[in-house]
Amino acid sequence: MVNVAAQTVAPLGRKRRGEGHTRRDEILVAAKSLFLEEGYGATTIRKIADRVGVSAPALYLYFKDKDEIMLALCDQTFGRLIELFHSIECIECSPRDRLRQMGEAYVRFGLAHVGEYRLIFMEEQAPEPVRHTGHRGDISDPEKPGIKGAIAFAMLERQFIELEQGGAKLPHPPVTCAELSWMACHGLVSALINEPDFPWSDRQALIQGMVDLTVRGLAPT
Amino acid sequence: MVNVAAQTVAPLGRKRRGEGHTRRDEILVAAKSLFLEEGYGATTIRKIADRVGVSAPALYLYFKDKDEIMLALCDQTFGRLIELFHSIECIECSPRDRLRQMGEAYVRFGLAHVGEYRLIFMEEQAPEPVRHTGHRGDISDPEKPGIKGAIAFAMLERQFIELEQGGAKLPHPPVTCAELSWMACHGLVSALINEPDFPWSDRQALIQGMVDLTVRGLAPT
DNA sequence: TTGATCAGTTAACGACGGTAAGTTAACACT
DNA sequence: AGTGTTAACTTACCGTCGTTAACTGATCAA
Repeated sequence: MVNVAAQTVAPLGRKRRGEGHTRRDEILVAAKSLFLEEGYGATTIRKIADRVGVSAPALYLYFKDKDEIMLALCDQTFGRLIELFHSIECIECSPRDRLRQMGEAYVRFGLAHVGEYRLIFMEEQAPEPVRHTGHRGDISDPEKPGIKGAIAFAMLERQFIELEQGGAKLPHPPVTCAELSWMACHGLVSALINEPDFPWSDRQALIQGMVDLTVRGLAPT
Repeated sequence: MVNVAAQTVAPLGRKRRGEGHTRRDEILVAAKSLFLEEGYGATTIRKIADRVGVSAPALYLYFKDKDEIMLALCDQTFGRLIELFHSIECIECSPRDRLRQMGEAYVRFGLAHVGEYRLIFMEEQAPEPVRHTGHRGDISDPEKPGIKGAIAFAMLERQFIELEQGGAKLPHPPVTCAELSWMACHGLVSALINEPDFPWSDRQALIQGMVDLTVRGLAPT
């Protein structure tokens, strides 16, 4: 005997009318877990569909193509990074300390979400969230797909702006400082991700070293 | 009338006996040009074969699989980077100046060889040259496929060692300094490659800024 | 009860990396 | 000159990929 309640609760079987959006979420969960297990390239539409328990074409009822699935995952991840940055922005301390905390948070975030990080920042053919806007300042609609990356970057840049307004003498314009610090931390994260078996120096030392490098070099006292 | 000489000179048509290796080179040339034009993912065995003027399976006479073609291109490219580094090592100047030149050379090299750079450093599924050795020091056979990356890294590290031997006070062990400087420059290159349409600051300023950042921060006077 | 429509399905397309088996051209040797 | 060997290459095919077209069945308002 099957559980009758399964028709309304379990993710198996056909959705009731008007509940298709819950299938969409199931697809995202399945796609994300496959990423973390097998990486981007090995995650196929058919595997995602299998895990959800539907046929492959069913995914196209909820997403235009494979990239749109990825883009939705990117936005989820960026959303969490934005929350993280926001919590740091709210801390009562100097912009320099906030910068330090943001740098460390960024690196640890990347290393804690390898699948998503690779998806967003390291994949040639992946949808590239920031690029979609065409110009950096277009963050008017925070829910527009692909916009959250630009928002996170702007939060980093703001720290340099505040530093400059506080009288600090930056070696470059704030936006350039933000780019350089982001790039340096990104280099650390992507290297550790791409070559996990390489005998790197102590990971903690590398993180501290990179944050020190950028803060001392870009936000001098 | 066809030119009779074409039978022995032109790359078209079947190779003479014993001249198959020239076909191998033609395949590498075609594969490389397709990379630069279309990127890694879009370069297929069939496209390479078309450009060479043979059928797709013919490539498997010279390479075990697609990855082996890529690995051969990696080594070609690393070979040129090693030459570049070697020429800098021979310059009569301070280790700090050599470090600066190596950093700038590395970035410009990456930006000038986008296809190969992505292939070597930014592809999940690509053969990863450094990883093959298992440990950093195994550079005993410079012609072993996949070893050249480790050699180039060792050349960078050597500058920090010389600096320390010259009495400089490094913020980390030389190997850690080498890793951090490489990672920072890699972050710059990979960001510019992955987001070519993003409105970055002036490229020249970013390069100089990143090299300054690493040299001042990791090789202090 | 009907009919519209949502939520799926099956079947198929063209392209992919790769393999098996057959064919043709070039050379060594008698 | 003729012949056998084999390097060099082709055709045909396999299973899988992302994606589309066309169809089916469940659900719910009227």
